[in-house]
Amino acid sequence: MPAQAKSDAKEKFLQFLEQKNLRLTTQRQAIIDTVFGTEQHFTAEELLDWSRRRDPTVSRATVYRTLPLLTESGLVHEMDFGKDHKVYDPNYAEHPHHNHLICSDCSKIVEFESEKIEALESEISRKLGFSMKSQRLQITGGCEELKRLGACRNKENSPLSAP
Amino acid sequence: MPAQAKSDAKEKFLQFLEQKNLRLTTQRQAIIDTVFGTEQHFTAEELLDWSRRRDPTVSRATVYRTLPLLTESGLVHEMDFGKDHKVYDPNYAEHPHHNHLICSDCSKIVEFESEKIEALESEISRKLGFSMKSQRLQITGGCEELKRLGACRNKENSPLSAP
DNA sequence: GTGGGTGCAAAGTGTTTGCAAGTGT
DNA sequence: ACACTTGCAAACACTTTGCACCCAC
Repeated sequence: MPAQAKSDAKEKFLQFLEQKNLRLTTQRQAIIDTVFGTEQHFTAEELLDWSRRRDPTVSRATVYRTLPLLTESGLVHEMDFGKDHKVYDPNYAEHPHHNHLICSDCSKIVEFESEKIEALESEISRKLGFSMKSQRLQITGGCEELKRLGACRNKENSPLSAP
Repeated sequence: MPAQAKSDAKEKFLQFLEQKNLRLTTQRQAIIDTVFGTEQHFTAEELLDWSRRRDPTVSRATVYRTLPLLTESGLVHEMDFGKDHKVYDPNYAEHPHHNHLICSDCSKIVEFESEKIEALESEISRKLGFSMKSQRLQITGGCEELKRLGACRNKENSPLSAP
């Protein structure tokens, strides 16, 4: 749990804001502190909930207006698992090439990196005439708990443990 | 262009319908003929357009009600490229493990398969306690045309060439 | 002081669904 | 005939946006 890396990320985002002449409002403070204070993946709605605990005046609109800034800065990664909502990943700055394993039962997400896979991806891209810019790899499967118990406990995957 | 495989897929889908006691209406005919008559990826809206050329009575609701049947049958693959709409891939039956290369400029999609990558995916899943069920790999990059000309011609990627 | 920022609620967008009428088997 | 199907339009879920007021710099 590299707390240092997290505060670095926050620092970088503050610089990003400054460089774009954007202001650090109290609402953005709350949102930023929330984002860079967790390692969990989150949805827009969850970010709203959590941010409101720090500052109840944060509105849904502001969350939705801040999210693009976060992704644009390159510090947060937007993901789409085919569900109805997007999921955001605050660990992007530290591991910009990571992939995801998702449990088909409880939606648990595990991150991993693989240089071997990345090398193959790059090679294949080249062969097909593409210059690779980015990649997304998601593997769906049964997690260890599902195999062992036949079902996952926190099936409804509600990240109530707010940061 | 394995026309044989395509009509096989259509045949399989008809069996799928029968086995589930679902009827072959004229609207479904038009939709099915469209889906199994192209190798292009398509959106729900495009499928509606194309199907209506075969049978103008096809409604949006019917397309949206048929799409889940197609994916459930395993013959069509639903994909989510993070855009606002889902994309459907009718080549799934023939190449169930294929991945996608997408041009960041013109959205051109190229399919590819790699046993090596798949083996690595399976190995990593196992190491992390998962039993792999499925995977999605999307690589984004610049296509050959973009590199050569600096821009892609059919940038707006409108598949007007209806099947 | 002023230009960016905010909350609210209305508008958008892609997809789903209730209902009454229609149709394949 | 009887279920399954359909078209229509209203409903949905998530996200975006217009507007008038507000506040960080």
